[in-house]
Amino acid sequence: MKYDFNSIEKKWQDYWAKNQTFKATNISDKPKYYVLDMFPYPSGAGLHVGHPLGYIASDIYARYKRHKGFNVLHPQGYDSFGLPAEQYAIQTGQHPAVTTEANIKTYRRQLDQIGFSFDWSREVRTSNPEYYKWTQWIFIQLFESWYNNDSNKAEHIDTLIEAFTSEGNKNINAVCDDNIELFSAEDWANYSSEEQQDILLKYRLTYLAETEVNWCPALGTVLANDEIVNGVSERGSHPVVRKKMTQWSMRISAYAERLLQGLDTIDWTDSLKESQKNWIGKSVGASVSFNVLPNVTLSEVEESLKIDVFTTRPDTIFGVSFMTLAPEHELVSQITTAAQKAEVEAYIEATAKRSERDRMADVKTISGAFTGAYAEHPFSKEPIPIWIGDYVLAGYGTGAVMSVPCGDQRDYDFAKHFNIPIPNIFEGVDISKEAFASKDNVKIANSDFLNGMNYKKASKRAIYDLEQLGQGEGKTNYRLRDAVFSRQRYWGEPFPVYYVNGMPQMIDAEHLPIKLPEVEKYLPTETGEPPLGRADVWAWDVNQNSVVSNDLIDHKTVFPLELNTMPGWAGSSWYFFRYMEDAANRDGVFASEDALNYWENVDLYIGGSEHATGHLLYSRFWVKLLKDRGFVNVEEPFKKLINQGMILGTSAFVYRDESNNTYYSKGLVGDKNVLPIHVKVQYVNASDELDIEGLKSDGEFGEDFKDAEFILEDGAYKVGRDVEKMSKSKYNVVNPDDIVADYGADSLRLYEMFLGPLEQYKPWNTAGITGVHNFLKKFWKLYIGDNGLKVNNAQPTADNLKTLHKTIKKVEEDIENFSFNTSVSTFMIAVNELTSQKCTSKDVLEPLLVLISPYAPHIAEELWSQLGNANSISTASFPIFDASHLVESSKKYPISFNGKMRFTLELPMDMSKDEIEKTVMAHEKTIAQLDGRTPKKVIVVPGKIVNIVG
RNA sequence: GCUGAAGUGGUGGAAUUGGUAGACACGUUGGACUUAAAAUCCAAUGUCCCUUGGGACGUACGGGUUCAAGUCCCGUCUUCAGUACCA
Repeated sequence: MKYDFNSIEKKWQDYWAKNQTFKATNISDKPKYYVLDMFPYPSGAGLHVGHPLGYIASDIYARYKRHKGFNVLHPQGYDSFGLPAEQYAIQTGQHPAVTTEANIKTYRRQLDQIGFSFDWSREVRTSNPEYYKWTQWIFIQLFESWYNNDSNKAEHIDTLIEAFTSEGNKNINAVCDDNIELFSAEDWANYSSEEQQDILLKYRLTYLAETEVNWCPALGTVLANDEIVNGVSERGSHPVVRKKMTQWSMRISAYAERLLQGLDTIDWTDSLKESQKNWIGKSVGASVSFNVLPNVTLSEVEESLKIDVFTTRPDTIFGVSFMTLAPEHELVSQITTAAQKAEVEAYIEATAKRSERDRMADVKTISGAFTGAYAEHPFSKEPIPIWIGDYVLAGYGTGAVMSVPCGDQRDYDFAKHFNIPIPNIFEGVDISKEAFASKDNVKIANSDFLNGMNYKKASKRAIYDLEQLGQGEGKTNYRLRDAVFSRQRYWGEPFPVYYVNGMPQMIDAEHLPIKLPEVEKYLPTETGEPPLGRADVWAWDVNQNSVVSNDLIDHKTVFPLELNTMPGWAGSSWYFFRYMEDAANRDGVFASEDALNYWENVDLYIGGSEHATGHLLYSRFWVKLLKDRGFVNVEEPFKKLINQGMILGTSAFVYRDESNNTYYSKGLVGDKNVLPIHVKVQYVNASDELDIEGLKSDGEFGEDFKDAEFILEDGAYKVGRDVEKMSKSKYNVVNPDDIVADYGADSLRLYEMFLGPLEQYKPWNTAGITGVHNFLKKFWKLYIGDNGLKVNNAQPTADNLKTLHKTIKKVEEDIENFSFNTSVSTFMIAVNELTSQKCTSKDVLEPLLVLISPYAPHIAEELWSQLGNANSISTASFPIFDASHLVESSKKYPISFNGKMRFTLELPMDMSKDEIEKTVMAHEKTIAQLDGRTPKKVIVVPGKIVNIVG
C-alpha cells in the first residue's frame, strides 16, 4: 500500500471537523493552556507559504500540550477591517463586506487543508457587528474612565465628578491635559453642562481634542505614529504631513510607566522588549522654568512670561549659554523683538515648508534664528539669549530646551555655528573639539554650589535648589504620545457617539452595536468629510434609541453621529478575550467572568515582529484599563511571545542579451552585457534548470519568450538565483495549495519547520521539500508493507528502545525550546535507524506516532487507526522518557593529541580515569602518534575525551 | 549614530554545560534497477596535499584565555531588523 497523502489528509480533516476533535471546553479538570496566533487580515491574494509558518509552530505546540494532558485553547479568526478591502471598494464599488467574506472563504479553505487543530467554533471577525459591539463597548469604558495617579489606576469618571462636586480639582492627581486651571467645588457647580463636559474631556482616557496629527492625503486619513515608516505611510508609502484636526485620542501615556514595568513580568524576547522600551522612551530629569526678561517690545502683561524646559541634566544648569525653542513654540511670536521679527518669521516659514521627511533626512545642516529676547538664569540671574531652531522638536517635552553646549553635541554644534559662547563646567575636560556628553567619571566645575559634585549628587542638589526657588522640580518624561484613534475611513468600527452642541455623547451600551451605515461611494465627501458623511441614515434619535435618517436631525431629539471610524488596532486589542467564550454564550458580556477566570491570558502568542510597537503595545494598554475597571483579572495579555521569522523567496533569473532576444544560461554569461529578468519560480527545478517549454506556454508571459533563443549549457538552461522578499512582483511567490497538492500538508508542515529556526529569516526553496517528503514515505513504509500492516507484537530490542527513547527525549526538549527544525532531523534519524534495525514492534512504533503527530498529524492519525485505535491520536498521552534505555556500557573515546583528534577508542564506561590513561597510553596508535616523545600531561575526562599533551 | 539579532561546506542548517566541527536534508558525482524516463536503492561529497596508512588548513577577520574554543574574553569588519536631532 502506497502512502496516499491526498486521501489520508482529506479523510482526517473531515474526521476532525465532523467530530469537533479540537473544540475546547471551558470546564475541565485538566490544567489550561492558551496558544494563540496573531490573526490574519484576509487579503485578496490569499496565503503564500510564508504565512502559515507561525501557525504551524503554534499548532505543533498546541497538539503537543494536548498530548501532555492540557486543556488547550487554540482558536483562530480574522482581523477583517482594514484598508485594502476599502481601497478595492473605492476602485470597484464592491462593498468591502462582500470582498472580505470572499477572502475569508479562501483563507479558511487554505488553512483547513494544512490540518490545523483550531477550534473554529470560537472564530471571531472584527468586522462582525456582534464582535464590534464590544469594541464599541470598550470605547465607552475608556470614555468613562480617568487615570488617578494616587491609586495608580483608571477609575470610573463618576469618582472624578464626585471629587469635583465636593472639592473641585485641587486635590486631584490625574493624568490629563496640561492646560487645566484650578477650580473649586463652587466653580464646578456654576459651570454650564457644556463647560463641565469640556473639562471632563481633558481627563477621560479617550478624548476629543484638536491635535496635530499625521495626515496622509493619498489615503485620505490620519495615521498613528507606528503606521508611519521613514516618514511615509507604512501601507503604500505615501507622504505624510502634519495637520491640526479634531480627533479622538487614547490617553495611553497614562500607562507609560506600567507598560514599561510590565515588561519585566513577561517572557518576551529582549529585542521586542527593547523596542517597546525605546518607544515608551522614559527619561528622568527635571523641569526648569526660565523667566523671560522684559525688553522694550514687551508690554506689562508679557513681562511674566516663562519658558518651561525639560532636561535630563539638571547638574549642568550652570553650563546654559542659550535657550532654543522649536519654531512652532507658542511663545515665539510673543517674545521676538521688533528688530528680529523679520528674520524669525522668515525662518519659521522656511522650516514649515520642509516636510518631516526632509527634516529627518537632513540632520547635519544647522539652522536657527535669534529672537532678540533673553531669559534669566534661575541661579546666576544672568541673561540668556533665546533662539529658535528646528533641531528642537515641538512634540517632545515642552518644545524648548536649555542649551548646554559643553555637554550636548547638538547644542555644541549650534553654538559653534552661531558663535555662542561655550562655557566649560566640567573639571579637567577638553571641550575644544566636541561636547562631553557622558555622565560618568566627571566632576562639575564653575557651577557655584554644584562645584566638585558628580552627576548624581549635582542633579539632586540642583533640583532641590530649583524647588526652593519655585522654578523647577524633578520630572520624568516619556516619549510615548497619546494615540490618535480616529480614521477618516469607511471600513472600520463606527464610534458609538453622537454630538449635542458639538459635545460628544456616548450611546448607552444597551443599544449597541451601532452598525456601519450604507454609503453609495467609499470616498470622502466633496466637503472633505469622511465617507460616513455620505450616509443618509446616520443620525441618533435619543427617544427611540436608534439610528435614523439624517433628514430628522433637529438637534433636540435627533443628533448627528460621529463620522470617523476606529483604527485597525481597535478590534485587535482585545480579541484574545473574545475567544475565551464559547460561541454559544457570547451574547452576555464580551466574555463571561467564568471564561475569563479560567483562561486568564494567552500562554503562548506567536506572530510577526512588525507589531512590536503597535498591536502589542495597544493590547497591553487596553488590558490594563480593563483590569483597572474590574472587567478582567490579568495585567498582561500575552505571557510568552515568539516572533516567527519571515520566509523569503528564492527568485530565479534568466539573462537576456541587451541587444537581442537571446538568453544565456547562467554559466555562459561571463562578460556579456545581459539583463537579468525575473521568471516564475515554478518553471525551475531542483537543479536550477529552466523548463523552457513551460515558460513559453505560460499564460501571462509566454508571449514574451515565444521567439526567444535560449543558449544552453550541458543540455540545460541554468537560471541565476537570489533570495528576496516573497512578492508577486518578483515572481517568487509559492502557494501552499500547490505544495499540498503535490506533496501533502504533512510534508508542507515538516518542511516549513525543517527550513531552520522559527525566529530566523530564511529562504524558501521548493526543491528541498523532496527531503521531508521522502522521509514521510520511508516513515510510512516502516508501518505498511506491500502486504499491508507490518507492525506486530514482537518484543522490542535494546536498539529499538534506545532509538525510541532518545527520540522521545530530544523531541520533548526541542518542542519545549521551540526548536522545531531539529526535531524533524531527529525523526529522520529515528526512522533511518528503525528501518535498518528492521523494527516492527508495536511497543516502539506506536509511541513514535504520538511523537510525530504534532508535526505530521494526518499520517499519524492514519497509522494510529490502522494499529487498531478507535480514538483520535490527539487523545493519546505523550510517551514517557525512560533514561535506562540510553545507558551505555561503553564509549567511543576521541583520543586527541594537543587538542587534535587522531583516532577513537572504544572503552567501557565504568573504566576509571587511571585505567583509561593506562589503556590509551599503551595503545599502538598512541605510541605511533607520540613517536618516542614523552607526553607532558594527559587529560582524561571520563565519558567525554582523552587529550594527550606533549 | 544608538539598540537588537546574526556571520559555519555549492545551498538550508546542526553541534543545549568549552570536549570527535559540518548531524539531518538539498544539490552534485558515480553506480544498481529500467528499452528509456520517473520513482526507488547504494556509495562518495569542507578545501588542499598525497600511492595507500595518512597529513596540512578550516566556523567573518585580528588577538587572547585554556590540556582543549564555532562556543568564553578583547578589538575590528560585514549583513539584517528596529529607531532616529527625544534635550
